[in-house]
Amino acid sequence: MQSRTPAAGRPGRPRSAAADAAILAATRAALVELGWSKLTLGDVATRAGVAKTTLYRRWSGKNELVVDAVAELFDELRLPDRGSLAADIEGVVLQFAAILARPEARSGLMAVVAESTRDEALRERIRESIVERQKRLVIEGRARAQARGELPEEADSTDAARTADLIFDVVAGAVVHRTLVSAEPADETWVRDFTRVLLTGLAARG
Amino acid sequence: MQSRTPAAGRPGRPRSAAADAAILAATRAALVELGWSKLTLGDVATRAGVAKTTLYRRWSGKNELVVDAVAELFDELRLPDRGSLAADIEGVVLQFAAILARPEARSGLMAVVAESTRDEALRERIRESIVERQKRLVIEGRARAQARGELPEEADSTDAARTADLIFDVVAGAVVHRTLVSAEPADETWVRDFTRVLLTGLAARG
Amino acid sequence: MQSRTPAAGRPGRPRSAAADAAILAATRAALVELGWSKLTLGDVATRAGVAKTTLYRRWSGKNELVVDAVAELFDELRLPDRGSLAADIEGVVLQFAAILARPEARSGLMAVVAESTRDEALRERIRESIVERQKRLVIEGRARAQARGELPEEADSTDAARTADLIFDVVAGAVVHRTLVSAEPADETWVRDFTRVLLTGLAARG
Amino acid sequence: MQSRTPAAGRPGRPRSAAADAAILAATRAALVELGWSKLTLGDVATRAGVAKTTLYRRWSGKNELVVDAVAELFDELRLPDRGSLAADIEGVVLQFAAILARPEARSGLMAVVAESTRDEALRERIRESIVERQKRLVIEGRARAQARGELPEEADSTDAARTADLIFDVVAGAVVHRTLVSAEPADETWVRDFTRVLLTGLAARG
DNA sequence: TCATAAACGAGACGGTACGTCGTGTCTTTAT
DNA sequence: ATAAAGACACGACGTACCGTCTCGTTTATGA
Repeated sequence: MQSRTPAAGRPGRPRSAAADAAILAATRAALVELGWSKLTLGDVATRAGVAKTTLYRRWSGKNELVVDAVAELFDELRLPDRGSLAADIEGVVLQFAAILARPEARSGLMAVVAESTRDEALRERIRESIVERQKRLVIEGRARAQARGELPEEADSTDAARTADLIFDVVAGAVVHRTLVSAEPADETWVRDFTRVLLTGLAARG
Repeated sequence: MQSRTPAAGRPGRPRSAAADAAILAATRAALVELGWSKLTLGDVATRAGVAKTTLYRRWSGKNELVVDAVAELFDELRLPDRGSLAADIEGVVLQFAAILARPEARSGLMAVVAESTRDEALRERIRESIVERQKRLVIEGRARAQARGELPEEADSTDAARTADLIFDVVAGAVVHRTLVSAEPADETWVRDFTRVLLTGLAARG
Repeated sequence: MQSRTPAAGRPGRPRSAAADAAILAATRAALVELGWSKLTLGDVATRAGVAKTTLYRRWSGKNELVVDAVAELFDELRLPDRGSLAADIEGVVLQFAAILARPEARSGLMAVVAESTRDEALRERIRESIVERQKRLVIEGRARAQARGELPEEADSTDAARTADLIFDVVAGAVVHRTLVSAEPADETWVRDFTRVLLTGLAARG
Repeated sequence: MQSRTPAAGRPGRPRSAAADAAILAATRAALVELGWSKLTLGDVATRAGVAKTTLYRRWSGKNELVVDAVAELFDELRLPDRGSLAADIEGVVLQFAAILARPEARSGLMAVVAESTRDEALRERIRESIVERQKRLVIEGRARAQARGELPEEADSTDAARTADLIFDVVAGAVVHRTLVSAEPADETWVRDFTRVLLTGLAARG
């Protein structure tokens, strides 16, 4: 996950592959128990059965570590095939809401976004590891809907990208705001409501 | 802004009113320069020309202080009268985006939201001081649109509230995600695009 | 013991006088148990029931702290009145040897002398706190011997000082070398032997 | 110098003989530049162009390494033949003072003596490598003086040994104290002064 | 006018975490 | 088997903030 290539035929003892996994798992466990602000790298290292230096050799700080630990959570997202575009979207949004309901995601995600407002490299890391990585769902969903004939083919690819970005901002933003700021559950009722507004609005746009 | 009533005819030296303003201003200045995570209360006190004890007598910690310092920023929001619902919304969204472009808001807002995921009292303070306080804009906007005949009167008030909440989550969420996560400007083009989708979707909903 | 004057009508909370004594006592206890090289300032602070910052506020590091802790040990030295110069000297040398037999002195003294070879300020601190402070014994002893008529009055004061320095280097050096390097006890037999050589040599010098 | 015998007809790659010398030289260089307390074994290994493991294979730690590095310095001492006992002693003492004026000796010697107060094996190593090894100078000096008729033959060999020890403690102790603690040069004037006192005292003793 | 009492500045205090460094061991590839 | 390289567990370093405390001082009220 971190940029460093894990060595080739280099001299010296190679980095432990197990340590990486243990550290990320320990980070998520600490997020659940303590939340972002009380999470300490010393504690994470202890939980992972690893020395602090080992942790610092791989990650430059708390923010980078948490981004990687949280990013893995979103890889669980799958685009379900529920037969219609609306149903597919609802399915993904519900999965997304379910992840945001987990404390390791709640605690960590907003914190690193907050930090990223003053750290360009961190913002880029978030974009790569989380945002762009999951934008695939929008792309896949549109392709499937076009195959079904629910959506027309895109004429202009620039325009298609702009629309994908808009959708992503609206969906991710609304769900995050609903669950973290308004602190209301993004349950089936709300998701159906939201999806209808979104799809109708988009349909008229084309 | 903080809960404690500042005394009435009590004996002893009264609390300095100037200190409050100085502290909040110093907090915003520190947010601009340092960001949330590097902001320290000792530094804020120094900037405000105040002892640390004075600060702690009024606020219980960093989070509460930052919520109050940031909340004041959003009180600048005004619902402009641009002649149509769409134009009014665009106006408010642009103002909102402008505030989110300011570093004292960017740094502070997401951080306290992140902290609030593990602190019920803090979440409530955010809701009161920021979210509910600005929801007035949605209410006013709808009332004005109904007066113009652009929207029908609401039959069910529960339903009206639910719609207001949905709108707020979508608008606030989308703008925040666009500016902070995607790190793209919420400029006039994007706002027009977004508003059209939102309004069309909502119209069909009624 | 440390240079800083303990405040005088200054603002702010005054430094705890008890902390100083507790820290020095804890330092000696740690020297006994652990020796100089395994002594850590964190451990000393814990033993003294004090925060590390409190310790660092008063002493700049391990060396300065140990000098002060050890210096107090030598203040116990008293010039006994045993009736003759030789007997007086034997008495002081035996006391000196007894102090050097205590582990808190053995561990600490040589270590700070070693460090002082690369730290001018530390060397000066040792001279002030230990060496010059105990040179009083030589001065007193000579005065008493002159009063008894055992030694003539000094004509040249520069010469007197040079002799005092020589005596001090020979006495302190020989006892230290005997106890720490040769690791043999400086017992009554050895002390009597040594004193006889020293006094005879000095007598012939006059 | 170190206890381990460097292999005979054993299988495998033989130990590099050059490495030993390089390590000891690097140790002395590091003592000059950094002093004992800032000297690190990693740095010594790097200076010697050797891996840390190679160093640890030969010495068990910093103290042992420094003892060996410093011990070599004292092997330069030679008993000069200046015609009289007093002149011979003065010559040796001046040489000894010259070695103690070199930073690699100053830094290292007292430090290992300090450490030896809590490490019996280290004390023994110092005695063997440095103290007993140089006591030859006292023995040789006495023999030469006896040959010249300046000193009588010793009747009791136990007594002779005791006297040699006393001389060694007084000489080594006084010079070390003069140069390291009093931080005054052991120059010709001082050495002549000191030697006269010592010899007169010893003469009367017989 | 003068005592009372709270707020104030200053800064020391006991803690906790930081990120770095040194130690001595271990694991790899190369000789 | 030894060598160079470097990762590893461990533990101390000295610093920075935290939130609390104890001072001397200031500024109001009400007796």
